[in-house]
Amino acid sequence: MSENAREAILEAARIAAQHYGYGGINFRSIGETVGIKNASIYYHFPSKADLGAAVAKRYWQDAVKALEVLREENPEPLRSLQAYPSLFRKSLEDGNRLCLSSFMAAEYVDLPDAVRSEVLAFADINVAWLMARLTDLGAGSPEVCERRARAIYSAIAGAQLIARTRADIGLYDELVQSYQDTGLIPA
Amino acid sequence: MSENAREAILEAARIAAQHYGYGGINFRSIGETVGIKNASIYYHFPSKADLGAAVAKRYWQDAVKALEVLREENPEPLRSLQAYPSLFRKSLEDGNRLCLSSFMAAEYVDLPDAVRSEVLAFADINVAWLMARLTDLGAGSPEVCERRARAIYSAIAGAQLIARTRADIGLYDELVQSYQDTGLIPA
DNA sequence: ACCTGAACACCGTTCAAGT
DNA sequence: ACCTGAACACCGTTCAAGT
Repeated sequence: MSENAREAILEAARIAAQHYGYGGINFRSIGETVGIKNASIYYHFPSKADLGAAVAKRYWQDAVKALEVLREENPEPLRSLQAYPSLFRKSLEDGNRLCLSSFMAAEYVDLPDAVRSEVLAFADINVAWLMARLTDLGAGSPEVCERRARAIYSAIAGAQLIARTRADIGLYDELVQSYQDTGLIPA
Repeated sequence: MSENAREAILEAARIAAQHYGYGGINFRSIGETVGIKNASIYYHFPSKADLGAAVAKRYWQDAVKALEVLREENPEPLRSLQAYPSLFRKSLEDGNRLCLSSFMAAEYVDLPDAVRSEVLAFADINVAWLMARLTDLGAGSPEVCERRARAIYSAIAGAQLIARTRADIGLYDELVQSYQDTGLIPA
């Protein structure tokens, strides 16, 4: 039961964070969902900051796995790069949600340090993955590939942010298509 | 005095919102800044939603003026498009702040309707301006120019978001440069 | 017309106390 | 080991009351 309560708290916090950001993590409603009192959460997580950091950490660890799968399914570097935006599309499909990291990037100044470093880790692993694919593609020197990887990542994050405000997945697809048409994303 | 109090509230709320988002608008600390009790704010604004909407509305109205100035200073369409990212750079320069609209785009689901429509208005006026410049440049049909305008806007918003999490203006400049190198932003 | 004090239900957090 | 009740200082909001 003890490990289950911890997991249940983490899961409830993840859902809240993905819908409302770090500020949306509410100890009393999490307690209700899990079936314990809000004070009991402090037995499992010493503070909201720790709970938030645990959520963000698991989030980027899951992203690492998803990126590995994406690469295995698309061994061709060009195809894997073309498939990359589909990862961020999923959040929009699933309840018009924002990538947790973009969410927390917006809340950045308010964020406890422990949460902040996990948010940065998410960006890091995405850029590293994109850089590796671009290198496989022979897109240039390590410096060139890293610059390009960062540009793709930030443009995709922006597309997701803007498309969400219109609750319009079609807009996201259009933006990604434009990125490909103009050559930002190799096509 | 009455009009001054309203203005002072609006100004204090703007600063709070630009630093911490809509959620960062705090009636008690605004009251302290202005020199009145928090309950008195309700005499000027019927709710936090109305205050937030007023802040967001003024924000995009100011953006309209800034875009007009940018165009007057850069009558050449290509040059005005190249100068466009400097507007979003200013927020980063000035206290590593995020464009208010991106901030509120992240908080989107939590936002009262009145605030939401002002956030959308900001994106609209930016896209309209970009589209007009692209049209002046002869970048293609209205549809093509609008698509491209949206892509530029979302990519810039993303660059600002990502650069802010590193508190690194150099990263913003690098991202913008990449957008220009790859051809997303005409150069 | 403009402001205040006191109250409301809500938050994260603490802590002594229960089993 | 795990959970609870009660309290704390904080929030937006309301409202009767002041000038």
